[in-house]
Amino acid sequence: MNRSSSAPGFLRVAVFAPLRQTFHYLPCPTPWAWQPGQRVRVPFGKAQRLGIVLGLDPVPDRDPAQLKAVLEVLDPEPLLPASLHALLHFAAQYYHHPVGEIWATALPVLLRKGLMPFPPETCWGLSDAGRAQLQAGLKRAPRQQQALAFLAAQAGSTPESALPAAWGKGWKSLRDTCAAKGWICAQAPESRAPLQIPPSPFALNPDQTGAVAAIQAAQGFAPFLLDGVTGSGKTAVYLEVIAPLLAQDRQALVLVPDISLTPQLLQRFAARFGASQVAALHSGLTDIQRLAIWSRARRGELAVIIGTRSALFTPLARPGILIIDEEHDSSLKQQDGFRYSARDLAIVRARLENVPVVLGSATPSLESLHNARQGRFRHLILPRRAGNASLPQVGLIDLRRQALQGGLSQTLIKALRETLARGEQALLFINRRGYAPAILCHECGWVANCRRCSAPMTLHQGVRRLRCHHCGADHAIPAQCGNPLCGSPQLIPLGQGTEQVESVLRALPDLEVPIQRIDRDAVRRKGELEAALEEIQQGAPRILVGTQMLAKGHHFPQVTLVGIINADQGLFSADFRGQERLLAQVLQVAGRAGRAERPGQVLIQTHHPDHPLMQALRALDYGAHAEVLLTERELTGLPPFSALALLHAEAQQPPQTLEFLHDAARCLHHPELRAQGPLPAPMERRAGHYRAQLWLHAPRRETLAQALGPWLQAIEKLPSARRVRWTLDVDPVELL
DNA sequence: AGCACGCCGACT
DNA sequence: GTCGGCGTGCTC
Repeated sequence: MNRSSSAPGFLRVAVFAPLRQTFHYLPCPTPWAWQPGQRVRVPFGKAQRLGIVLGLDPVPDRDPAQLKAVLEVLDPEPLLPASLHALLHFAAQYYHHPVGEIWATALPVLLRKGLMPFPPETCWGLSDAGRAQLQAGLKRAPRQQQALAFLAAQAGSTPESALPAAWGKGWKSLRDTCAAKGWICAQAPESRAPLQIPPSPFALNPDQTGAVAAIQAAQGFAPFLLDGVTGSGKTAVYLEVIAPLLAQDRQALVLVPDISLTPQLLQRFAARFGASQVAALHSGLTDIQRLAIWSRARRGELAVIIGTRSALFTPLARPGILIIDEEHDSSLKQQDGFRYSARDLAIVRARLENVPVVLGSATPSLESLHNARQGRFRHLILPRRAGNASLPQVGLIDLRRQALQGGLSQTLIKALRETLARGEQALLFINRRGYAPAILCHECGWVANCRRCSAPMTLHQGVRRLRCHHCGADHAIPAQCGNPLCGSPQLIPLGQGTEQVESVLRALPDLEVPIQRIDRDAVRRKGELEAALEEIQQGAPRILVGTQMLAKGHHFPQVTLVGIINADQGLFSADFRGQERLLAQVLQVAGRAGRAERPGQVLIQTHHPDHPLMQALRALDYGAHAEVLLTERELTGLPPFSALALLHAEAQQPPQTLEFLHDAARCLHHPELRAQGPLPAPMERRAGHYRAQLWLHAPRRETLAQALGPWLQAIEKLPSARRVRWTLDVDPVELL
């Protein structure tokens, strides 16, 4: 049907630009059956941009004579299924972010930038003969050798449009030669045959079996909170829930917070379902590889897709289930640009796809616990560790009036020695990298602060530098106090970081085991973390000193002692989520202890052993303290008992942010919305910019989402808005 | 976000 | 007399 000649309407396009509006274009020059979800190249101001056709409107919002025409249509069909159109539409409304940018972030980079025509196009892969030939080597034909090696490295089907760049001139004849010899084959976009999955090789315990049965019984959309202590075997539950779906040719999408734990998870899925059925979208992939996985998922050729936050937008031909592992983790919330929560959007997507969604965690977010209590989520509990592993013993070390050695108490050092003497491994957790979080003048108390941030600089002893962890500033260590009236040369480190703990341990007599530091400084390059983890798996006695990095999801069977060096940070945090975060973090680290046969021990150093949170940690009781925190939130009217959004502003001068936020507060007229502030941001100055924010409270998330729209329109017109950089964060998790 | 236009200071 | 500062406005 030639729809352009009969002028059925005007194309509504979401241009890839940070603008909260759509634009109309004439549907020339191609006669086309226009469908929402196709990419188009359009004239935009002086330049050209890509955008997405959102729909066809009979009447444009301005004089049709002023409209420009679409320059090019890039795709023969919509890129995403209708469910994802609806999801992105919802996200635009809920987060009040420009639709064009939302689409841009949802698409693989190569499609976002228009560097790749959209599949279905021919994809090439190695045949068995090609693999054999590559093994044997092609000494007389180096180009063919290189060509085969490239496809092998791409692992999977490589779109033909990637070949010119990879193979260079004459790629066509190279392709035809290799194809003629049967070394490479064009992979037909066919659906895979339903898989026959062997029964589970591991016996599940009754808790796990119950959880699997509950999830499998779900018909269509059903949200579950899988609340299982560390080591309770949540992954095994995921595997068994997915297995029968694959036999029905359906697909599973698994989101994890951090790339560092994808390899381990990928291995387990690949071992269960076959490597060719499972793909992980991790940071080590090239853009071409990502696009290949995306296309294969879209065509239904992959059974399981594992990925981080952005993988939520992977199209699935036949979705069967969505799984969000470590659902409490804040990295599921994007912290810049389009600030979405992959966990919250996953629930929306599951509803749109009409499939079950499982949120798994040992330390569920208060939001999810609340949803479970309200009956919105089905609460599945795994209270015991799987296999023979038992939960670790937890002890609190009262630091008050104790002599400390670089932050370590004698009790902890003694336990460390005993652990190593038994031939076991120990893990010390301290969530600060560097040697010390500040340096201080011993004479007058002056602290070396960052010039551009309201924060002290961190001492890095190894490289002998002072660094700001907020803006990246890097200076030599001053020789003397910066106070002009003092100038004393006596500058002393204040507090502890991983580097200091490492050096204190090295200085201990008769402690002849390797000490391995794991933080962003120690394992800077790609693969270094994996290499370190590999070595740890070997099992020889050693001490691991590390930050967050060490805590997430890793399995260290030989670690029997976990020491938390300073649990008090966050106890009296200004952030209302401080306690929830501290509780989750310490319990996640504690969960690394004794995951195999040998029992584990956790020692927590604190100056506040009587604090209820410390008592909860000692009892390893997340649930009870989470209830306490929930009650507090209810009394204070904070999320999840209300909805929160944050208007954040940054400018060169403090008055500019305040003027803007005051103006913004004045524009607010909604009866159910309450503005609080302007308040200085937790870090008042960062990278030379002054920062302040306005908090917006509403009784319900729906009210908030709905009221924010007109308010933002008013804000965008404010003259003061132009003098600041402002962002809106709906459901903020980090308060910036 | 880009990219124009536009009106005021220190320079060849 | 111009080069260029960034305030203001627009992008179908």
